[in-house]
Amino acid sequence: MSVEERQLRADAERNRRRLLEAAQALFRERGLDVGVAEIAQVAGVGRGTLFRNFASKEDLIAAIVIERVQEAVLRGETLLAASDPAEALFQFLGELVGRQQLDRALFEAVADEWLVNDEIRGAHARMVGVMDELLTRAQSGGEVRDDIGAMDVLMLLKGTCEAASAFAHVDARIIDRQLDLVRAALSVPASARRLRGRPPTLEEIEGAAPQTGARRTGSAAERSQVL
Amino acid sequence: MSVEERQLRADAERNRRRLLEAAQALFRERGLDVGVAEIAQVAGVGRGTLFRNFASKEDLIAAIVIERVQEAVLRGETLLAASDPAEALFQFLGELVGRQQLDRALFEAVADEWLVNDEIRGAHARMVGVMDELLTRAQSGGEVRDDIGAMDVLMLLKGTCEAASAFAHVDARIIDRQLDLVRAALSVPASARRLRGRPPTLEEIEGAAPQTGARRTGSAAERSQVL
DNA sequence: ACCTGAACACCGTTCAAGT
DNA sequence: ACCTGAACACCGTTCAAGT
Repeated sequence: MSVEERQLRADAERNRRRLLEAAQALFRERGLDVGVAEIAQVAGVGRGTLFRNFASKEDLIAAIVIERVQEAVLRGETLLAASDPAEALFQFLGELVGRQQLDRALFEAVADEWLVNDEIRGAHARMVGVMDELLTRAQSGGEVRDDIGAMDVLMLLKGTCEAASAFAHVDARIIDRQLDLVRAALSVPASARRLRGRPPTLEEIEGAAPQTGARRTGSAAERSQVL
Repeated sequence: MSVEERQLRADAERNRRRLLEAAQALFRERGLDVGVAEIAQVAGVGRGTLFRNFASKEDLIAAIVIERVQEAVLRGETLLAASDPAEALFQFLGELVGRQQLDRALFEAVADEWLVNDEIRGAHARMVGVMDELLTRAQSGGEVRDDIGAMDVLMLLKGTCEAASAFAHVDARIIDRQLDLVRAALSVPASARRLRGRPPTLEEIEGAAPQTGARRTGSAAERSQVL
């Protein structure tokens, strides 16, 4: 009886994982506008099962985001043991940009006002906590200016993520350049060094814009921004 | 006859402006999820009239965004005549953040992948063009490092906009601080100066997060972000 | 020419019926 | 307990009828 019960729960748990993985793959491919019907279909369950496991489509998205943020926290904890504290910090920041790129649609959803909950905030707080530890170590090492905090870094990194979204498919080195700029902003004035590469031109941006007329796929790779 | 024709067109034009203004006000108040039905109602026209003037809700949003960006371009052209080129540049950047805050929902919509068209790209290109002129003047003045371009600046500014969205209602000075950080990144290494204020703490962020349980209004002021 | 609102299409969510 | 898909609700968009 209790065995049957556990088996049923195992089934439910399997459905939950299937839904998470189907949603994840579909969101990466085509952005957040894939419908719940398709997610359920790819996961091989009925629509209702999706809503039994996740109260809403937002909740499904939130569950995936929390998994991703938690992975970043673990990575940060590993880097806390690295020998060069400044390198560890900037390694972490670089990887963070990479993670944001991989699941861009998801993180955009969370940045929008319509998706915030306590679990996400908790995961986010842990991530900022690890970043703050990495930052403090780097500041103790003397290479990073001591009048900044983890939130300053986080905000700067936002710009890097935007750069990555806009240009990564034109020239991936633009991300390194932007990370250099962040590093220049964070370094103690005396140690500032010149940036790698050259500034992207407006033509490169416009050229990289999605082609007009063609049916828009809604791919996360096709983005632009006004500001 | 042609007079009648012009009068009818004048009516149509008036409806168009009413729709733009109604949409603008509603979007500022409650974000982009206000329905077209309500916009049409507030504008005092039928739903169909909205779609006669704008091919879609996206087009309506785009039309407002273009007006806003064009205003920024005009402001930039005025600042090109200022006496202190570095001050003019950073004044422009600060105001740009302010504009983004005022119509945050609109610009977020454009940053999302689902709203891009040639007109917006054109307006954006003009804005980057003016920024580039301001930057070049500041670089000639010697205060701004010469290995960066307008796009670098734009990307850094993204982070400032995020900071403003997250913290402006807690402590507006955080925006000045973030602008200082941008200025530090852009200044020639020797002239870098210490930032104003202090880093925001994690507690301030969490405390500023939307209250749980309360019905979310969808207000643009209630935001958080994971990265 | 332009305006209107009923009707349609689409998609997130619910729930009665099934196992 | 859990699963399912038909039915519902909501909102962007269309279009036949009106002026």
